Amino acid sequence: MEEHSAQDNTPIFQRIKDYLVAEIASGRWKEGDLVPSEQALVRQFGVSRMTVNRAVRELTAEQVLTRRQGAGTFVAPQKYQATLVEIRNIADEIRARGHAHRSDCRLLERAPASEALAARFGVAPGTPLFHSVIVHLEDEVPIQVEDRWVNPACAPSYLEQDFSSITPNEHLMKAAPLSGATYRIEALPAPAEVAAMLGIEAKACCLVLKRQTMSRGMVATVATMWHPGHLAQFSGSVG
Amino acid sequence: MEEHSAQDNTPIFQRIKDYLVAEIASGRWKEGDLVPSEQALVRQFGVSRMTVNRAVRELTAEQVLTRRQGAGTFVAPQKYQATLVEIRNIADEIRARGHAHRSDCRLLERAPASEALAARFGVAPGTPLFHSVIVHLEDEVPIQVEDRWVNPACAPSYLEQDFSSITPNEHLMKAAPLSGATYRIEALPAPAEVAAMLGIEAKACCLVLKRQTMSRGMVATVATMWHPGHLAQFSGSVG
DNA sequence: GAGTGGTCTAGACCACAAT
DNA sequence: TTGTGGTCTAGACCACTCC
Repeated sequence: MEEHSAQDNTPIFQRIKDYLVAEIASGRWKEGDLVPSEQALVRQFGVSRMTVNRAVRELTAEQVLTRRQGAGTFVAPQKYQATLVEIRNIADEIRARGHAHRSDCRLLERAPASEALAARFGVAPGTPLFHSVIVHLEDEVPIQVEDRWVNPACAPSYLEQDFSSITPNEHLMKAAPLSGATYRIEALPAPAEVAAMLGIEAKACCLVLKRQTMSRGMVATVATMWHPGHLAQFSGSVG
Repeated sequence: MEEHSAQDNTPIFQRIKDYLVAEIASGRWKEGDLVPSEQALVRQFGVSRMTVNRAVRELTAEQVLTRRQGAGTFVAPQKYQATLVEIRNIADEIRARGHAHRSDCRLLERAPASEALAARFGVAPGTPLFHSVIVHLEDEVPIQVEDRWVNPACAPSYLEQDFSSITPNEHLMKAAPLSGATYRIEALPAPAEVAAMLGIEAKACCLVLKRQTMSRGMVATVATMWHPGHLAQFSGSVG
């Protein structure tokens, strides 16, 4: 039986995590340093090993520490100087800003796969695909042109949707469980048709997001989203 | 004592995780469904509760399940349709592609903070800051112009570094423990000076990453990184 | 009150690394 | 051989939710 030093009800494992993180943040323990063993922490905190183990295991999952069986626990190498920028779906983002979102569906058709698209979908050229072009408006200002190709096998009723009341994203998430996606962000001059829909000059700078999603082992959709460079931005933070 | 069904040495908690994930992936358990309780899983697998608890707790941390004390465990709502794009530091990225990275330091100076910079750093206008402009080349092709302002309090020896052998990122990570960062990605036309350094036309589309990092409660650096739109891209994946 | 999750204990056996 | 981490047990007490 243990007297958990009462009055502070943060769990013990959390207090141990806090302690370890504080030692690292303060600079007392540096990258690569050996951290006290589980046994040592058991003695230091007067708790059972399972409790210490949970604290250390979670910090390992969080990449704060690394462990080598038989060797010990170490301060993890400097956090990979990589950062994650969050990309949300356009309707959510606009609503999160407290603005009105409206979709304007400019094209919704069945069309044969070009050579390039066929390769990306893994089908024969000429295979029918679904294709939509939708302009998203924020408070009636065009903010995104979404040019999307969809694999009919993944969303057979895609052409019957009313894309003024539901976004393709929302429909696809219901129709086809998403199993993965790849993204690419580029800066490109706007082609004439896109420029017209966005109400900007042709060749104006656009922030372009290209996304390919997978479902049940197939490529479900390939989408290109064009944003006016002076309006759009992707942002994020860490820490 | 327990007979762990021998010959398969994947840990029990992992097998339970696999089982739970499989039930969800197959569609048998849908979003919001109640998942068997820990007690039920204890009986089903014939293991101790701690083992089941670890499996379920980890899946909760991974946002596959959600738990409510007293109520039960549920299949988590559809993964937020937001995605994370990874941004790595330029030198790492170039080397990861197997190419040669070289830095060309065009400017390294002490300069007074403009009104706008002073506000971002939280200092008085005119306060001296460090300023560097570096061109990063991939196999001798300019691929990034890095325009960086640094808080002297965070990296007092910044001006003495040799930025042809170390990147500002690397120096700063050693000098000032990073406690957070904010990012913004934009598409902008290249100003004349940037265009000249990148070897592209003025006003050509650029992919721009603006980053502000924090250290010890202060703004450590404000950086703007310009990439030729036709060469650069940020990419990532999920799933 | 019965059932749920949240946490913790005091042992245990094992694989692995250092010596 | 000793110490490390990796896993597991069979209990326990608590706070909470639902009925």
